[in-house]
Amino acid sequence: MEQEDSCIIRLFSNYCALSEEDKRLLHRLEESPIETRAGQVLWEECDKASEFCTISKGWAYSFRNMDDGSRQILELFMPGDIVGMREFAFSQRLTGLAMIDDGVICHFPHHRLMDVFRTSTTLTAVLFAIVSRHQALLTERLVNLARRSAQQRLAHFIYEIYERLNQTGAPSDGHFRLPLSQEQIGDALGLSSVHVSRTFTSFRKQHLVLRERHRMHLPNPQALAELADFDSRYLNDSLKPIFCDNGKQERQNGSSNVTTE
Amino acid sequence: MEQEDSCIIRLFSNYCALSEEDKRLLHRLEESPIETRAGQVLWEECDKASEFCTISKGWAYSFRNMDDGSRQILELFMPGDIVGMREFAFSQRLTGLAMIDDGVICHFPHHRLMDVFRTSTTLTAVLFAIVSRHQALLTERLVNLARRSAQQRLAHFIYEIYERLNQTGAPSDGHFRLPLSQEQIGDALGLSSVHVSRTFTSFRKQHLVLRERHRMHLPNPQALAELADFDSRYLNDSLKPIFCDNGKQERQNGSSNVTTE
DNA sequence: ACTGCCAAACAACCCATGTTATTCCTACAG
DNA sequence: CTGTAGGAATAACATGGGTTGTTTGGCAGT
Repeated sequence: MEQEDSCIIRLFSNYCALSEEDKRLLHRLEESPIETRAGQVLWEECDKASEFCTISKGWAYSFRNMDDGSRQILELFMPGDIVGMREFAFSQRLTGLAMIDDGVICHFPHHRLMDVFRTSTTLTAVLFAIVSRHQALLTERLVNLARRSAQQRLAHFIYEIYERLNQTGAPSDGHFRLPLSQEQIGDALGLSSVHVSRTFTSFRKQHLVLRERHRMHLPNPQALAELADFDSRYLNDSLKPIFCDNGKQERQNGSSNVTTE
Repeated sequence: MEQEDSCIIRLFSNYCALSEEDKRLLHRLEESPIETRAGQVLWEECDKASEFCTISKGWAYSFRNMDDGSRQILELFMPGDIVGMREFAFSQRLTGLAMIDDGVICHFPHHRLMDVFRTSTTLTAVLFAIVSRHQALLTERLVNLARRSAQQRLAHFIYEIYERLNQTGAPSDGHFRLPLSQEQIGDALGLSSVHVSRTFTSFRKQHLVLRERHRMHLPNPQALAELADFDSRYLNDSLKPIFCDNGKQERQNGSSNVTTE
């Protein structure tokens, strides 16, 4: 029970009770933290990929630069997220990674994951669950981009962030910080920044979203979710620790009574 | 060296040399094959999710029905693919699954995967690599939908299938079968079937794609790839068995000399 | 206080794609 | 041989969102 502040450990504990041994393994993924500055690019597409990293502090996003000069933002990462799984099977990065805020990140090499596989079935399963959930997020984003109008896309984007923040325990009565420019939001939603602005204006008139600089306020989150056709199953249903019941054979240290959810 | 015809074993062997024990484990994922008919829906959104399945024969696709009546096709599965990973952490299906062709599929429960985690680090790593590659496919599809014109989307879609088929060893001098209707293609690309038709017509005039019923012919695959801004790294770079060098501690059976690729 | 910079708002115009409807073709059942 | 149904091609029209350019307002550095 060393530094219980680790967000990775908190994240993993959501899925499953962890033994002390497991926690020690997880701590090894957070060695050598590095301070980063807002806007800093941690890696670019095509860079050599032999590491993951965990985000301890700050937000980040992954992106692809298109040859027509535009850019697609693929995922938003928040503290506790593990970044770079996509390239586990690859030798090059497929997407860039950049910091939004100042923050702190920790690198660890791919082979460190092999240690985890070898040592803890529980952690392996949780990792799988995390990747699975991550894929669910991506899928939802894909549907969002392919099938919905600009209003719905933006509503969905905002509401997803709102939900994710709520899940990590922030109180938030509809208020939160969204440290993205309209251009970045457009890059995430496949829209021009002009149209993002238009859409925000429209939301303001409808009293759905009030935005001032980076402060967001949702007077009526429910209505926003409906507009976006938001189905939160892909966010909320994911904390079922079914699989841990099967993996309890390796419980070597007694104190695994952290109730999950 | 039982039935060496198993497509799962072939798939896994692409990533890493497998011990006999590993192969035996994999075979257990292909027990109880079930014959399926073209068009058959194997599961719907919201169904209970406690199984994966592997596709032994035929093509399948996953989809989401939107409340406006439209439908988004998310992924195409071909023989050897494992389906349903997305819901490992969930209790419900997030997407439906339907067969395109007649085919054969095999179900196995989530907890069978725990056996794999417990028993074979190699297979665990390969599974991770497969999921990672799968995520790369999804990411690319996302970029495709968000940022490209209808022509580019269709070109990308066709060329991706062409490449995937080539990788599984079909000879294919630009000819292949694509058993999808224009409406299904539209559902996959976020386009109306009418516009898919328009775009095919345009491709025909440009001598880029000749389509007759379900037979496709690409007179100039290179040109198509360029139009689509196709970067094949996300398909081809994925067979680097780096991680196996670290996992060789469990090699209990001598005959692991299946050369990878 | 002055200057310069950048995010954001707004307007005018344009084009890619959606929508609807009609016709044609082929497969298939009787 | 005929009737029917689904896939595909094509045309006419509608519209959401992109593009470009201008204006505004806040903030940082001097």
